[in-house]
Amino acid sequence: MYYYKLSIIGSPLEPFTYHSSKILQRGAEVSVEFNKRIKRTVVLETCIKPEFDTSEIIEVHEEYYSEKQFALAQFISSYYICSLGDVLALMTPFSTSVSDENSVDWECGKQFSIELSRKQNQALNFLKQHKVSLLFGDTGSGKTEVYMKYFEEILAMGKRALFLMPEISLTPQMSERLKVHFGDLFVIWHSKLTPLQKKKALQKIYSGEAKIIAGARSCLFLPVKNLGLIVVDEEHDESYKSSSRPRYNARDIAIYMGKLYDIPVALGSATPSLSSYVKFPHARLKGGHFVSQKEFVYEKAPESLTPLIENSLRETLEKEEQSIVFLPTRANFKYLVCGDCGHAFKCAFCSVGMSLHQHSRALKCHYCNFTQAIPQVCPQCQSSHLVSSRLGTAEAVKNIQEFLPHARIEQFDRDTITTANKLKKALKRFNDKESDILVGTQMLSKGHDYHDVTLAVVLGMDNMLNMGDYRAREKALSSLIQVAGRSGRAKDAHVIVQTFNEDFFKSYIENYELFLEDEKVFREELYPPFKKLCRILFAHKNGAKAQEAMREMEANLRAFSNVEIVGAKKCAIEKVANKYRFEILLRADKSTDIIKAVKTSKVALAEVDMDPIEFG
DNA sequence: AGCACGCCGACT
DNA sequence: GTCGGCGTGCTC
Repeated sequence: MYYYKLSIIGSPLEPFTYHSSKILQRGAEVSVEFNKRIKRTVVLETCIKPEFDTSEIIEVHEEYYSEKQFALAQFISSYYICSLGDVLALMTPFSTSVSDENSVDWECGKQFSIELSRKQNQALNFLKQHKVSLLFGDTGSGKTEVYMKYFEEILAMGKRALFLMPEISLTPQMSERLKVHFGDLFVIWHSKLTPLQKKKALQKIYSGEAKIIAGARSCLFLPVKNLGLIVVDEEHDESYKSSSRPRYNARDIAIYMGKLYDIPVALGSATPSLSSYVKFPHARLKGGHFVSQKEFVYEKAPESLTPLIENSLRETLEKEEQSIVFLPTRANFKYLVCGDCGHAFKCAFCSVGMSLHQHSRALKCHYCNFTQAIPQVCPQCQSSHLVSSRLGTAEAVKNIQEFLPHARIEQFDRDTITTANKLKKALKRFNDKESDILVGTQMLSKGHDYHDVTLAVVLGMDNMLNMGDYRAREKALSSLIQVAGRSGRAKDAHVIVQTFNEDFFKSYIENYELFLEDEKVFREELYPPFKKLCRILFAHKNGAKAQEAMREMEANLRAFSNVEIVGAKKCAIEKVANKYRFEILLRADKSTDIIKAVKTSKVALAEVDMDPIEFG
């Protein structure tokens, strides 16, 4: 009899020991009876006969997790501090019943049509020369052609590539382009595929027909053989970070996979994250291929539809041209800003915006819980005109409609654009000139091509710039750049930016490198990539229990002098899904210190969020 | 994490 | 009487 340690797929529990008369390989998927139910499990290792009685493995499946998948799962499990079973649940195993022996290999004679400019060629060569590299290319500078040429070369070597893009289900244009170019060699994989679509895509992956696999986070865990390259487009995008356990960041996992598979990883962005910019060498692709000019107009005002904006929208409409109106991502919190000078209230300890808690009549820091009374006057200009109003998308649409009754206005956000189809249709209406004004949030700027926008209105940027988040500056500036990039593709355009922080945006809008260099200084003392953060969440329908768990873990953590407890408190969003939430925020120089401290201090209720990007 | 077990309150 | 609320403890 042989004894095996098995990880239960999807279970947070430690491995259990079962026996079998068969010799099983590590990574094999087997089913067992566990707690009177049949469970899928994965063979971890063999072991000696344990003290207790064991049950027999019921069935050995065709599915198996490759050595590399297994090694990756172990890394994720240890870095993000969760069970192996939780990681394995993300992965799609290989299968012994299908073989890619008959896969039609890439026809070497076939000519592709991608022609690169000299600059693009230089960039591609740079990417090829580095294990991990960053393609720092302005909107419209031709990053996609560089990726496509790179894919062609990978195909020519008989290898396959993963192409990660955020919100793939919402960016049909990019997929279309790759589909047209690579035909059946190209497949899409994301969580919104129907079961049938998934089955078909998986068939193509198993058979080896699929060579370029594009997708969101989960495509990293597909059973792809002969992997030669991973490209992560829009690497700065937040959607690469998973918001459920394990809370991994697909961009970081891609980089780890590069090492594990010994293949290159290319990250791309027009507005790279400071982390990637600091860690990896970059190739710079400057300038768009648009000949048109863009003029930035700054308006000092709190978030509102001002006369300037009304007039600009009206003029654009009268010229029968199109506008987009961008509202910063609907933050969960309100921030107090001086309506006259734009002064924002920052935490003295964390240098991030303090958010307004109306019911407790206080300003609070969401990192360390520093609290102060709501001030009556602005400390900078003595004005008593302190505002915290936010404009919603629907409200903005309504208000614009009131002064432009004949304009065809569309709301363009998560509330209205719920499916890929609705998105396609709304984009088509806009590009066919059946609508005049799009009003929306982040979704407006996510890689869509608007042919003829001559006015971009960016409302209340200060709400974003002053958020209680160490990445507020990065987020605000990159959002503005991304929105501005949607206008002026064919004709000259205006971008109206509503902000009291004109100097900030003015100095960096044409020079993101300069921003990154300056941002290094701001981050150095307290924040990533120079310091490591980790957030521990405690959620329970009984608030006292959640708090008790937090207190216990906090006490355990105090034993680790190299890990700073920044805060241990109620979450800013106290209750979610009927559960009360508490959190601990940790800071350290090295992630290994955090991992060690958290692993040994962990209590049952704790959920670990390593490298958090959301606080609340 | 599930899920069974078990112990109390409120209903046909 | 019992249906069902959720606290507790166990799973090779």
